[in-house]
Amino acid sequence: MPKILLIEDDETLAKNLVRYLQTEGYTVHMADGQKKGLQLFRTCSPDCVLLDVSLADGNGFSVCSAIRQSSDVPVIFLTASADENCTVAGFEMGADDYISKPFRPRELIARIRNVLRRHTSAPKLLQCQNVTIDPSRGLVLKNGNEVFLSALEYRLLLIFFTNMGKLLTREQLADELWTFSGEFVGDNTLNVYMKRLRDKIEDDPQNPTILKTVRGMGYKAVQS
Amino acid sequence: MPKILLIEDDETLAKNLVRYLQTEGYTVHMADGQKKGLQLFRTCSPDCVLLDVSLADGNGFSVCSAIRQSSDVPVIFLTASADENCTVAGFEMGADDYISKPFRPRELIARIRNVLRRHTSAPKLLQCQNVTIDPSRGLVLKNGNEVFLSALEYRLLLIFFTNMGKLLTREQLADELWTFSGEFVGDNTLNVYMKRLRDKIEDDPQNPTILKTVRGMGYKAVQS
DNA sequence: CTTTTCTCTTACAATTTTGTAAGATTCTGA
DNA sequence: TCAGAATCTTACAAAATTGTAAGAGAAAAG
Repeated sequence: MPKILLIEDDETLAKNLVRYLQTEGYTVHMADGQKKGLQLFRTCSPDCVLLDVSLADGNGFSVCSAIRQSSDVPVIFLTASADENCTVAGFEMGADDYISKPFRPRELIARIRNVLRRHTSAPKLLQCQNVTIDPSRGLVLKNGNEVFLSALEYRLLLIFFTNMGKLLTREQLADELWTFSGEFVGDNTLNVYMKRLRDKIEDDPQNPTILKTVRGMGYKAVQS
Repeated sequence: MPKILLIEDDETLAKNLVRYLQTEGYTVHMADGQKKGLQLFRTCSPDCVLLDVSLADGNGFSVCSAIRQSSDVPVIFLTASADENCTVAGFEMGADDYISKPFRPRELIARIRNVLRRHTSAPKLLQCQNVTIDPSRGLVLKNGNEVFLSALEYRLLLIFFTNMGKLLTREQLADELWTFSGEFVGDNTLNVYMKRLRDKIEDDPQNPTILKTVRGMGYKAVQS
């Protein structure tokens, strides 16, 4: 149940919106002005803010920039004017979207879902077949069980999983692994690491399904 | 210079847009239909796609979903109709934004900048004082120079940096580091790891400024 | 089929990591 | 001040990682 903070001083519109958003399954908090809005923002920590540009006690831009001081919660501007300058100023203030009144409720919902989807970008997992990297914990899982990789093996796998499907030359891989530390390693070293990695993550290391060799070129990770 | 792919079959509009976008500093590639558009998409690998919903040889939604098969490049729909169903369908197709004709060029630019900003969302770095973790590369830097951490040290630091400022008890830390692998480690082991980590990342390990001890409780990372 | 080239595999020493133990140090409360 | 508790530091062996070399195996070219 995402929480939404609505800051709007048009009472009729506000009430209608609240009702509509609630039927869509959102929890809605409401404020009718700048001061109350910021107060409520701090206490209810919403997942998304709907913000009227023209408030009785000041314009919405200052509210947005105040919010941006402490948070990157998605903000959608609501405005009566289709004035393009508002749009531009809103985006430059760090708004995530902008919708002009009058708008259809369904469009608002779509825009809310859109910014939430982008923002709630799940703690990204990198996945390929039955192997998963959780970069936020520095873990590698195979069929849900932890696989112990050394620092270099982990970095090597990370390169493949962040370049899924792309051909990576030996040179590129070696550069990424060793040039930062200024070391020079032998020509065969990468082969050995590929073997070690395959031994740890492939079901049948002799017939790798994840880390494929591209003869004469390099390697690539394939989804299936 | 971001590259933009414009897929639009209204020749007049297209030409105007191209000129305008170029004056704004963008490199623009243009296609007047579905087939050409997808072809060009593959060859020019744009940073953003502007996509007319109604094309002569099919609607824009199928183009968008074809693009989404292989890429998460931002897509902005252009449409003549202010029909809300289009908006909704577009977002559900994975569009990033939506703009109705007629629109002001400046608004389009603002929306392009907006999606590019979101999309080019810098590979998130975790930072504390002069120490940085780059999770997307599995690297730790101190004053911009690589610090070589073992797998466990890296994971330990990651826990602190993703829980900046929060107190973490010994138990929490040990759980996160060792329970996944089902091992039991001695009471003092965490102390030793804390020392090793401090030796590698603190300027003065005896007087840590990043990884602070909270006596009787645990440890926490502090911003300054 | 043979040769050549590229990749894989194995084995090996040097180094690093890992976990423990034992003692030193610091902090807190009586 | 002193005792007890918590934390830090050092030192140590077992285990794992790291990079190399040498040879085996596979694929492409002649």
